[in-house]
Amino acid sequence: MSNSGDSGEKTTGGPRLKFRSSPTIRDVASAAGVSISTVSKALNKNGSLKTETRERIIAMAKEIGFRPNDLAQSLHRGQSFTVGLISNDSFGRFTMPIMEGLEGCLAEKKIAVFMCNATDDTERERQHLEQLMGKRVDGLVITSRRSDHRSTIDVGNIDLPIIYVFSKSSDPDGVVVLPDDCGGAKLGTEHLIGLGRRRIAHITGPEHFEAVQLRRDGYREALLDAGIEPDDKYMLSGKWSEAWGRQAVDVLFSNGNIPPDALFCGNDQIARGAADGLRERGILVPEDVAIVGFDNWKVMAEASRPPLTSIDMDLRALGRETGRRLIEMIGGVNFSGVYRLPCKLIVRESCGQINNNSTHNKSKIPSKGNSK
Amino acid sequence: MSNSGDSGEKTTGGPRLKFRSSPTIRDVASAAGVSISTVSKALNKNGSLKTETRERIIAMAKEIGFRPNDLAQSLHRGQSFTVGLISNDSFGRFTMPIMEGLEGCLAEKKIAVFMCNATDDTERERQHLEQLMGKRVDGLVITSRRSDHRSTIDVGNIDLPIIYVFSKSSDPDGVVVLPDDCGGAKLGTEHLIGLGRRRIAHITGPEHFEAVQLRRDGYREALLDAGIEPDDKYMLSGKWSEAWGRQAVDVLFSNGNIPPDALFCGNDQIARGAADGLRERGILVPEDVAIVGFDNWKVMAEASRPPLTSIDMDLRALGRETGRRLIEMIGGVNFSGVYRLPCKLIVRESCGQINNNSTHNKSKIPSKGNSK
DNA sequence: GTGAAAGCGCTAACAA
DNA sequence: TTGTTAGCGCTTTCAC
Repeated sequence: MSNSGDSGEKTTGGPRLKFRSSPTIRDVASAAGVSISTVSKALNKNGSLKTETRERIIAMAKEIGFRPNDLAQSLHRGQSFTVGLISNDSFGRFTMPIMEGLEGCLAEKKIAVFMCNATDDTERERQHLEQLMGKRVDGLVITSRRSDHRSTIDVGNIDLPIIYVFSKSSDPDGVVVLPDDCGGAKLGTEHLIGLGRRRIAHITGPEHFEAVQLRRDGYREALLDAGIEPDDKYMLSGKWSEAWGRQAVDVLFSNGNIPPDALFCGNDQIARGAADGLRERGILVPEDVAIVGFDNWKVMAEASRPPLTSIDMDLRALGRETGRRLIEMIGGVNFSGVYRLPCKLIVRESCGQINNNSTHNKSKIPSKGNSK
Repeated sequence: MSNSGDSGEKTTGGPRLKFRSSPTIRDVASAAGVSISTVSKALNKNGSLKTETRERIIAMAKEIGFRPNDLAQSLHRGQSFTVGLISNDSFGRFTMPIMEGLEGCLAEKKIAVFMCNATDDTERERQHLEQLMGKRVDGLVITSRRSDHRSTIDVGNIDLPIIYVFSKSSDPDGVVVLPDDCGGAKLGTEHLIGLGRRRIAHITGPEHFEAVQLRRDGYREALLDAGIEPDDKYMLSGKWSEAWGRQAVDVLFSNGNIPPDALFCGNDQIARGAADGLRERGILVPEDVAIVGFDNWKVMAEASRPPLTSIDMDLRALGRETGRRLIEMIGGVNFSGVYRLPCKLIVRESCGQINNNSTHNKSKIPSKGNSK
């Protein structure tokens, strides 16, 4: 394991010499003819050393290809510079940008992310947790698509920073980072109102999703703020699918009622289905009916005819925020409560505006929600 | 950091006692009144111990909440039980199932996966690599969406197992795991032929993708095997989009030529676009024209009207295979070359068969390709 | 300026 | 059956 002395090359004598394992600080020391602690000082730029010695050592270290062993450092420091990310739903469309944001943020601080997929299997989750604890992660991030509540992670009697992102927690002391569904819905509805639409219907997903309820709240708020009375006939909830979008259009546009002049949809799939349904009825989008979707799922929104104006939850920002908070928590700061981050409006063609992405940020500062 | 003696509780005296850091083996030893090595033996079930002692120690360890520190173990063993996954394209739709398969396979062997996103930024990639090497990962997996070649990863003079998955490598000694695009295309085309279709067109993506070329090869092979002469007029390449699918249908069905009775598409987006194009021309799918897609991207294939029969690259299997091979390589086995894994046919309604998913596995054994 | 030594938490060879 | 001891690779304090 250890490259005793100056050895370490493959005995096969191939063209490229390869080490079985990395050279250690001791290898550098003996190669430079100094003590181990001197090398340490030179490399960590802390002690006082003769410039010549320092440079010689650094050069030697580089030549040997020395790379400090983080495992040993961690052991000594009591910090591993790693965190675990547990996804309860398999790595889906939503988890992805979150992971990206998180990883990007943490990478800057030299923190690496262990990726664990539990897929709603409690036993696997426990095993993963076990492993992560063994690896002495400095923090934990839990995520899952189903915004509905999940069982709280139990890490025993260890004091470990945990953040739930895009996922609720029943732990009252837990830190939860979520998109501001209500604000996002309001943003979308206000956009439609601002364009002069008055009869705005809301086609959305299954009632039991908290996101569905929150988005409906935002939709209603926007209407009320504009002095428009919400009409229950204009609120339809069904599945998160294109088929439901088409079906809902059938309902809205076939009976004797006055048809809406705009649709605010619970997600982009519904919105796209609605767009298809309208086109097939000969109703023009956006001339006759404007549409706003939710999720800003690019491949859906852009493939739609016409391309969808949509609400973006900015999941990457969610991931970054999670990373930032986690870093602080690792540093000893204590948080708790639910943090809801603002959504953005991405304008495409389904509302008649072809402005280039004017992202209306509601506010830069994440609003601290009530701690449940 | 160390819980000297029996302490370790928070001094705040909250209801739940929490350790600042995990209890160590030394804590267990002193609590059980035995030596450290005895505890080690008891916990690792190797040495010979009086049953009573063993059980007492195990009980004590559990009570204290002791969990061995993998960092320390790794340091000693020279193995970290971690691997790094570097994605050069951000974690896309394709990377996700691969990650899942990989992680699932490795988790069984108690190996954790570090997730790194480089997004085609060479500098970030280098930093990630640096970090991973510092963490002494036992292996590396490189993936990227663009199947086109990428620069070889340089880990210096360290002998570290590396596998490229869903991504080519210019390293002649490299191990590469890929889907069998050619075989998959053949499978899809054969399916259409088997249903009696003879005039099968191929609408696919940009020429410069290797996958496009391979899939075309498979398509041609299948035709030739069935005694059908491939017709250049039936091979259209454009973008990977629905719009291109619709456009291609316009080309195929508007000029004076005999229209095809089946379409084999390069991906599901193209296929879906084609299905829409046909419907809008009043051409029935599958009665008049049958369609096979590629990727089996569920949300696309299922939302299509009708739902698409499609070729599944089984990316999860790719990930698992990568994991298995990596484990072997870490164990000292040497591989090299390109491994192509079989695709599956997923039957939906776009070909007129509503069988339940009959997955035609070409072969269970991954075919060893030529090592470039 | 530089080096010796102790220790992070664990394992394994050797003693008792 | 149990305990002692010497590391794994690094940091840090304290002598020299």
